Amino acid sequence: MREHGKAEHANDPVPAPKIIEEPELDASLFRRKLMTWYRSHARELPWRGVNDPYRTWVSEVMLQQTRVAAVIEHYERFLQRFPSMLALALAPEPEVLAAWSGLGYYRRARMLHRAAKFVTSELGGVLPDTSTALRTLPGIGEYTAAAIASIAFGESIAVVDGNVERVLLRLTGLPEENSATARAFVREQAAMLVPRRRVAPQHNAAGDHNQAMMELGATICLPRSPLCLHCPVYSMCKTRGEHLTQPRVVQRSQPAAYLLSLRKSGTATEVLLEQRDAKASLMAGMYELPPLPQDALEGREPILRLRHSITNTNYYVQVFAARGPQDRGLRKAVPAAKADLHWTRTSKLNSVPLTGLARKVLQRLDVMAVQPLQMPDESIAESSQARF
DNA sequence: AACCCGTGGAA
DNA sequence: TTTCCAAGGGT
Repeated sequence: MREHGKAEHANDPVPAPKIIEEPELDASLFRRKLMTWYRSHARELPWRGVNDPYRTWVSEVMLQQTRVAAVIEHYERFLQRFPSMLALALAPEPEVLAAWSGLGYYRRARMLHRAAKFVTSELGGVLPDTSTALRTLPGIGEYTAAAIASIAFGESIAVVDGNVERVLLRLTGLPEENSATARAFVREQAAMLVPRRRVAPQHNAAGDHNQAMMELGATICLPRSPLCLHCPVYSMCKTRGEHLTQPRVVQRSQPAAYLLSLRKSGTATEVLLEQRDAKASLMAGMYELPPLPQDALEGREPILRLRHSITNTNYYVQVFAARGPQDRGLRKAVPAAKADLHWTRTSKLNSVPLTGLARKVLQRLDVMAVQPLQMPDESIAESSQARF
């Protein structure tokens, strides 16, 4: 079970799950209320109403543990770069990672790529159309299989993500609990609510219902301060927005420092990057600015400070510039092996698998242009030449 | 089953 | 400043 909830309840004892003796949810009434609300309140999202299962798949993988706003920033650009299953399958992995840069959980991109290659070579390039078959592909777990099967293919199967779980726990009054039985209960409730079959061939009831459940959790039944007065199923809800939650992991803070070193190569500008170890657990093989030890920083002023969070750690990052050939001090302080350091043309940074932090720093310092989304009519987007 | 994997907006 | 946690999956 994902962790989310209310701090004020974090230390309360979690009572044992009680057997539900109360009358069950009226599934039919619930569905009607939910869908009436959804039809007038659904957000317009780039992956809504698409007919291409490949696109649905990409959106669902991007959305795993990732906010809608973050996905919106990458979805269209990723699909412009890899418009089809085949295009993705034929691409080199670093290109895929480069397009994924900033989204995090880079294993998702690697698995998506691997699955695309498998579907292309073994399944004739056709994505399986059942949740059971989808489930066997790398990067497609229980949630994603059900999401693609219901949304893209109309299969009657319920999704259970963090939103659906929270909605159902509040609706039924079951406390958040990290146990197989609690999870099974939630899955049961979700399955009970999903429409059994298509009303009409064109109308995807299960897919719409699943998206409506998630939409309700994402926009009304919020983790903190739920908007119960706007909830379409308020009258059917046991808790009206309160439910016990599990304690959270404590956050940590840590300083970090990186080197920005630029040089000219003819008319081009190059930036010094370091490739992370291929066996690193975190962002293996990706590129970042060379990290600097804290003791190399005395008496120097950073050209940029920012916060960067990774899992449970807030990094307070400082970036230091090596200005010109005379400043060898900082360069000498880089502990990396020479083999891991690479002078990279700033004009090519968009196809380098940068870590999210490296990308953020390089863009903020105008070393790397923020690539504009190419519009259908536009002949050629402005070149991404850096200003240095 | 418990743990690991990224990120950043919002409060 | 620190905390919270998002359309999870793999091991």
